[in-house]
Amino acid sequence: MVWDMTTMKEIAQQTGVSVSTVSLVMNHRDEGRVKAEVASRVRETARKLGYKVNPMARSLRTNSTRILGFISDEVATTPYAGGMILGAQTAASRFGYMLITVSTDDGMKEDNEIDALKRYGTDGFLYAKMSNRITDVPAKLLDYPLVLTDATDVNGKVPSVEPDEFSIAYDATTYLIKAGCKRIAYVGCSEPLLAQEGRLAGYRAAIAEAGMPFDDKLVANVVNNGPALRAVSRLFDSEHPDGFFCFNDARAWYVYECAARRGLTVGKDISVVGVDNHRVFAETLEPQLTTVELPHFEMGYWAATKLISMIENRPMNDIEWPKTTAPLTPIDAPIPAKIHCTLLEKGSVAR
Amino acid sequence: MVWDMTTMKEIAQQTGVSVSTVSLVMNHRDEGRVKAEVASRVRETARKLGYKVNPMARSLRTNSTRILGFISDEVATTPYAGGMILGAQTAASRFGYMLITVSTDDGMKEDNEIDALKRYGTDGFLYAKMSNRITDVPAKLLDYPLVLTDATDVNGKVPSVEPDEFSIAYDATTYLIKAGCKRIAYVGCSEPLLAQEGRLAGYRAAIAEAGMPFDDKLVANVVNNGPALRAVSRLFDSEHPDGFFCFNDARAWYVYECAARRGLTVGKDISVVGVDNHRVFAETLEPQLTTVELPHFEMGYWAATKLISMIENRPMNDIEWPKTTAPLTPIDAPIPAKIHCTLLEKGSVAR
DNA sequence: CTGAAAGCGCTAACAA
DNA sequence: TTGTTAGCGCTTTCAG
Repeated sequence: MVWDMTTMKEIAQQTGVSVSTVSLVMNHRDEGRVKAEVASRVRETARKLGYKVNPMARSLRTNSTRILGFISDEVATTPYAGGMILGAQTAASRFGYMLITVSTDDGMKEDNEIDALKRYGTDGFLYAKMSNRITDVPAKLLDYPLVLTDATDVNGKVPSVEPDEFSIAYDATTYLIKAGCKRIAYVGCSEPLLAQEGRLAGYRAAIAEAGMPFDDKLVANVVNNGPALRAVSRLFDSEHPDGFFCFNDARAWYVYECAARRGLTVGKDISVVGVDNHRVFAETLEPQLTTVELPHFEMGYWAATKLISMIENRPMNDIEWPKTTAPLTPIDAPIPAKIHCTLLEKGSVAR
Repeated sequence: MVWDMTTMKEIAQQTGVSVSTVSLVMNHRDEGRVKAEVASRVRETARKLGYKVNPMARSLRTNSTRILGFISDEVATTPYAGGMILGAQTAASRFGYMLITVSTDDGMKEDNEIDALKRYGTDGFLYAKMSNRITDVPAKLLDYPLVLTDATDVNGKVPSVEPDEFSIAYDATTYLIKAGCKRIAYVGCSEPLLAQEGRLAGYRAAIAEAGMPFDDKLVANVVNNGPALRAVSRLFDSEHPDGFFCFNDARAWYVYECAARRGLTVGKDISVVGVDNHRVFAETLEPQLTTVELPHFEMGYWAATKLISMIENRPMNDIEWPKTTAPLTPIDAPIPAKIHCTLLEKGSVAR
């Protein structure tokens, strides 16, 4: 600590009271225990001296540091982590907490990092994945307050915050229908992600609700690279869709590539709604692509808020929803849907 | 703290020595002060009991927490922060430090966050930008050990770690030349970024070294969206380049789009080397695009290492370079160049 | 070589 | 209503 902080002792001396009195006042536990006049004198000197509590010293007594541990994989390999971290940090900061972020992508051994975090007195953990997966939570975490973020506990015990995948696709598809599309393709992901299930269901529901037939020839679940591009090419040539729901940026790119090769213009000849962070498209395109943004910020925010409510053992009722992060770029209005984010309270955890 | 850690007291009791002796041993300050036999007995019980020092308690005495503060903007809006955070965390963890990450993009007031970090006893700061800019460092940071990451101090006083932009473009261009390209375009950025200067210089140097004339009609500095796309279109039609150096993913996308519209295939009819994280292209394309990856991980790693060396006041000589994060996807070999990263030691800082 | 004692800044039980 | 005391886990003189 380079900077010298003023201590309670100093306040006590300046005010002519004891340290315990100062402690009571600074912790707002003075109601009916310290004379109001004394209390306000204490507060005044504290203000004058710019007193800030020393969390380290406090934690030595209270076993509570107001530090949250944020554990995630892939922070370096996906662009999503940032939003989640920012959301979590925003909530943390709002309640006077700090976030220690550790990621386990590299050589970092997860258990070691967890141990280190525990040594630093972390009050609870956020365990994040970069896309919703059934997750086997590390045992080392289970005896702490814990919230999963964009992940689902394999045992359904640990509370989690997840995106509402169904609504994402439902809203996007409805948007395409309202735009007048008649043959709407679903360009999805053939890996077994939770998002894939939910979104395909949302797509089907929207189609059905509009009285349109479901045609599985319009569904192309692909992985990547050449095979994906060829699958989307076939979709273009045999089905001639006029609307595309795309699982993410990468899938949307196949559609763009195929359209360009056929002299079709997105936003004129075909319509595309893509899910995701739309970073590349936001920078490259005229606003032709309608995007549903995944609520990473919100998930982080809510997960942290939930975690704090567990740590402090108090309800979250009065906590308002944060304003959503603004889209990077103006988007072809109207935006397909409000961004949903489901907060699942599946149970609580041993303390 | 939920978990009960074993304390020095317990070790002392079990071993039948005093706490001070244990402290001496656990801190490797026992040389010539504690009998070797006793020391090893202490170490043995410590091992048996799984002793880990309590950093909070220690910091109360030592004023050193082994916590590093990582401050950056835009963690949520760029995909780069993750790599830098991971690099910094990897280095930190290697030396027994922890990273507290705060980002200042949202409503977070930077000075408040810095104060909070200081209260938590942060030993020093990493101040990061998401692309190298001349940076006016917050005054609140100047009395602490401090390293800039992907940023340059406006006063040239604060040490910084930056990417070697010149070499990036030099290597990429040389790669295109060796591949047989005769008319190599530079698709750059018209915003005044440090990267732009350095890379254009690297491009020119490579061109010159190959005895090729520099033709500024081959240089297209663009911003984004429609105007950018049209500028690249003009470049295609009037200059017919056969090789492209692209400032980043977004610029590379314009080249792809234009190529597709003209029936040209990247990797066959034209060659492209793009700088950046190539996340989208890695997932979407066959390996046609050669990529120079920006050393975000390395910058984070080195900046943290440098910072620790400042905090502990010891040289960095014996510290080896980390293995670079693996590319997401196999890349058209040979990779254009090793990734350079310059470590600038511009001076030291008041403690 | 080793241990007793003091104290880092704070909180909490208890006396006064 | 307030102060005294003890102690969180650790480091650091200072005696022995």
